[in-house]
Amino acid sequence: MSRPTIAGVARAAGVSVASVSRVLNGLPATEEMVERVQRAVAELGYVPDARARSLKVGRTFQLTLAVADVGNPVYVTMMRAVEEVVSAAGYRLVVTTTGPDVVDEVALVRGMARGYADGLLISPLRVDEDLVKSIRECEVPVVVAGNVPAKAGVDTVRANSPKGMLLAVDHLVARGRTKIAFLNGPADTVPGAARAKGFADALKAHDLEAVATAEASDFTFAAGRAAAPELLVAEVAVGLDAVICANDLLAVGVMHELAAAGLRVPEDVAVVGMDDSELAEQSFPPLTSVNLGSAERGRRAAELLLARIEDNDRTPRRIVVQPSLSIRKSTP
Amino acid sequence: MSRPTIAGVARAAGVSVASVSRVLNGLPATEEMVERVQRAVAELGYVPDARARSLKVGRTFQLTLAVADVGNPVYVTMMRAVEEVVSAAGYRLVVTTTGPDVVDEVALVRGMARGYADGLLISPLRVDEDLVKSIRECEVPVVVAGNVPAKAGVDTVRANSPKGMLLAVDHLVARGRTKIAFLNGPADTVPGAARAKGFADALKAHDLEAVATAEASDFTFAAGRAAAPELLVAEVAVGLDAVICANDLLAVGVMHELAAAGLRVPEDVAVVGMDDSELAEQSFPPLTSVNLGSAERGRRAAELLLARIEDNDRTPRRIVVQPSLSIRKSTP
DNA sequence: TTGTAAGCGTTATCAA
DNA sequence: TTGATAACGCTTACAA
Repeated sequence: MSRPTIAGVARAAGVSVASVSRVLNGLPATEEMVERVQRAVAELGYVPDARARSLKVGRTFQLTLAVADVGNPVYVTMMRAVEEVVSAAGYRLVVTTTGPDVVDEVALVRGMARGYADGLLISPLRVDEDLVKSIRECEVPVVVAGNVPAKAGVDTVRANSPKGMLLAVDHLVARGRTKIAFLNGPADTVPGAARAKGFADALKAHDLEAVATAEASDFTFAAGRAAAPELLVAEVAVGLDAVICANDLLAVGVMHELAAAGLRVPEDVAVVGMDDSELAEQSFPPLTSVNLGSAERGRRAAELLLARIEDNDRTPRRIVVQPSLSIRKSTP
Repeated sequence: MSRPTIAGVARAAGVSVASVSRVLNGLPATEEMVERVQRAVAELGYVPDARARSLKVGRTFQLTLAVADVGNPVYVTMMRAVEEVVSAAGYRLVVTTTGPDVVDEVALVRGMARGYADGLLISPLRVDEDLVKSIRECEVPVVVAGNVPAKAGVDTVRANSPKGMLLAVDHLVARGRTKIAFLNGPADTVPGAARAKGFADALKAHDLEAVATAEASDFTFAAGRAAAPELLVAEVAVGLDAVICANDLLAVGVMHELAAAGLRVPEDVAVVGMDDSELAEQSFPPLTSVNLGSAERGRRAAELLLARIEDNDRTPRRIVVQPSLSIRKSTP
């Protein structure tokens, strides 16, 4: 015996399929009709088919969140926030992972035209013409958590990393650290570019020069460790006393290398991360980290997506979330 | 202008919808037919609707992976392994999160009957009659990464935590640590119960008595920190010299509390975690951890799921993956 | 090789 | 209030 359909329920209840559908959707019906249908539904264990339903009504009540790397704790913060908003609105959230390449991101956006979900929330690491084009042409609403040109004509929620960088530098300087190095992720990524510029500006604001900068091949722990030695030469050369990292994973990687080199955090070298993810509290010493508002970005991005699903004609909004600094033990 | 359908393509190409479908699916057609259809497809930017297609063919080519907590790094290991296998087989993987409650897990399994995916991979924290029943009655193939009664009649891939516990205790004893405490997660969970028993048996095998045991309210970092003080009383009382934790997050939580109490890891107290997740390498000191084979479990579970989709009549397999120990710096 | 048409499981329109 | 029926966009017999 195969899965029961609405027709089977109708037959079992001795009513029409239309009536079954009505009862199921809470439309007016007599007491008795409701009763009969519900009994048949329960008896057969009928569950409506979401594909057929969505084919008809044009909605799936699913939303997709695409993240570049499930291993990056910043995404779990964001995911939790998004989940909360969308499930409260009666949508299922499905998460999918794209990897760091823009081509996969484009393929994902294009693929949304297949009707998998009613909306898409992406946070792309790299952005190119193709991606902008695919977003603009996408059949379903897209919201970008990150920075994408205004001509993409899409709602965005982004962080203010320059301001965040300034917070980090202010803090270090206030604690007497001025020989500051910077470990960035790939500079050809959107966050990488923003943070590089932010760092440069923040140092300039304090009339400081970078003691060293390095670029990790990825925003990962392993890449952070691999790139750290480049920074450490500055330690012997000029007495580096602080390093700011483009995210928490990189910062934790650096702290490991610092320890391996016999340097203490924060006594010898202070370390500041960015994202203020769960990892920042879990690391040892707990990591001072720039909170770029990932939870709030997730929440607001989700709200924008829901709003656009309701009304696709609203003019795109570009929200910027302000950063704050979570001071922990990795800085003096 | 709305989204183009196969009928639109057919009209534009001046052929029948059947021919368009055939060309799109690579079925035999003349050179010219292929040419005309492809031109029309490109011109209109046509993308086939996955819902309609799957309604017809009865397959979605999507697989669902449900995890209890996206913040638990053991799931990222598993997710990566699953993703690799299923995408190689031409399926999309979508991840969804259930939370720790069994009712949500049941709702998820029941909901699969709605046709969201061709198969489901779950790793439930808690298992009850309802869940077993829902799995048995599920319309789509289910594979469980974890332990579920054989009567569920489902493929399972589980870890051997007793053996893993023994590995941990063996290691500690070999390094001269015999005053061992245990921090478990909730004992009413499947992994919690297995690890409690494993720990007890492992100690017995060494003629040892537990110096202290505690139960965290969750398998999380915060719960680990909160529960740690219970263990620390044993330190002052009898000179605790090692603690085994039911997962890496708990272990990291304990290490923080140990540090707060002025105890050094591993000199004063050795710590061993379980799962050997990315967090184990990232933590400081790097955590000695029992590798319960999460990557292999993910891989094999995905393979079982694909196999069952091919042939739903095969008899359910119950695979056990053997553990190993990843020795790092948190043990002497 | 190509076209016609029936259906996949729903919902929505229209009469009754 | 209820029932018959036409879509939704696709695939696939079956005919031509």
